[in-house]
Amino acid sequence: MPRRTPAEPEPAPDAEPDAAARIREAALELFATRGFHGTGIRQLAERAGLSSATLYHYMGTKEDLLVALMTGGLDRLIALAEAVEAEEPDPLRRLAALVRLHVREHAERPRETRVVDDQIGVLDGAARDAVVALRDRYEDVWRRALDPLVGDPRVALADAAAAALARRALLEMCTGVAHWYRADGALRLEALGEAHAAMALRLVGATSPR
Amino acid sequence: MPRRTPAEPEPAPDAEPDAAARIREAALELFATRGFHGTGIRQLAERAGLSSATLYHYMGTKEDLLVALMTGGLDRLIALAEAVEAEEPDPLRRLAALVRLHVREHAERPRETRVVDDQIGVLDGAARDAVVALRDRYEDVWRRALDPLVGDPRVALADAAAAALARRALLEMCTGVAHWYRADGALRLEALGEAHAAMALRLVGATSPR
DNA sequence: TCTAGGCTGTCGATCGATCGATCGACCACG
DNA sequence: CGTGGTCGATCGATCGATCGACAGCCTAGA
Repeated sequence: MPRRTPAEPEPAPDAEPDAAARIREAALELFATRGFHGTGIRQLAERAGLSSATLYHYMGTKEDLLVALMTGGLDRLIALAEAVEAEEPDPLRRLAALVRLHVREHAERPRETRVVDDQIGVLDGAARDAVVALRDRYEDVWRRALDPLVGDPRVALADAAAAALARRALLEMCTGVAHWYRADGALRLEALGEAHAAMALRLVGATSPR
Repeated sequence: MPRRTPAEPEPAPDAEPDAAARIREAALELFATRGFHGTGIRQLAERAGLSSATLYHYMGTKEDLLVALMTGGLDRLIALAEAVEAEEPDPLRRLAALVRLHVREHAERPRETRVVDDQIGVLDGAARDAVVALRDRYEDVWRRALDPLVGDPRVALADAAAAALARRALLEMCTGVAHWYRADGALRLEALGEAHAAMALRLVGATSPR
């Protein structure tokens, strides 16, 4: 039986997760695979081990639950990206670090990222605006890495349009990792990130490997 | 007023499209924006200018309609890709041509490609198998362009794993065009394809522009 | 220490709305 | 007078969401 420090406020790592966490887990799994509209309240409840009525003790509407998952995922991504930005002043090296980060997150947490990337269309009004604003804030970090590279002799980005094109291409290419990467495959996670960083640098025309 | 050749069998370009075409158009628009489960039969009927009952005179089930859209889109893509393959023997030039083709199709027909790319998850059983088989057949064309490039001194693809990684990266990057490209933007379609071909060649490490 | 009262969490039952799909009737046209 | 196309009405099922009931537990006051 596991010993627990009396002063330990966090739950034991092997403890049964509480209802809120189970709901989150179920929604992540089902929204990512079946989609928001393809997932029913009762299906969600069964997966979480609760009745559909109990679900509503923890969440607002089904849409509120989706928005919470999306904002949570994007908040995490933004925090990580802004941390990279803060500690890597050189735009080219920062770009490579952002690629590694984006690839790692999409490979390790495909459900979170797929919900964010694929289910924005089901939102509208203020909820959609809020999520889109977060996504824009994340992409702004990429902009602040790519835009200063325009005219940099180390790369081949002729103008702002080329930088915008490269930004979209890189984001889509790295986001796509969530569509096909399987953790049980032969490719290790770190190698995946390095390979994508190398492809990204070549894509923007970087000559030296460094 | 446009003159029409009397022997012309195709419908006049400005004629009212028939019901089947209107259904197809409505389904394309709604499935691409709202998703399959987010689109109701009545919504579909209203968009097509019909009653929901009349819909069933033309289609089988709602799922049959989706499968028809998907197979139609994939058949077109496969035919175009195999035509490129037939007339371009050099793998590197063929890869560039495939990139141009994929980008053009995703920019010009974002609804078709988005339905194919995003809605596979709602299918299961035989229908899913059939669509996945078509998608695999399309990607096989890409495999047959990239795999022979392994070890080719013109590019930097060390082994089969690198080729597979590049294939996925390129497909995702070019597919993503359907997510953001707008025909009314400043970027012309041909320039878009050329830019992506250039990025693709750099991504695989091609040195010469030719 | 005992107990009354109020939270917290859970559920079965059920609400009105909408879902995908079907039916028989009707209409225009050949 | 049959056939292809269209529709209103309606089917049973399922949808998202709500309700009242109640069990367990914590705490305050006797």
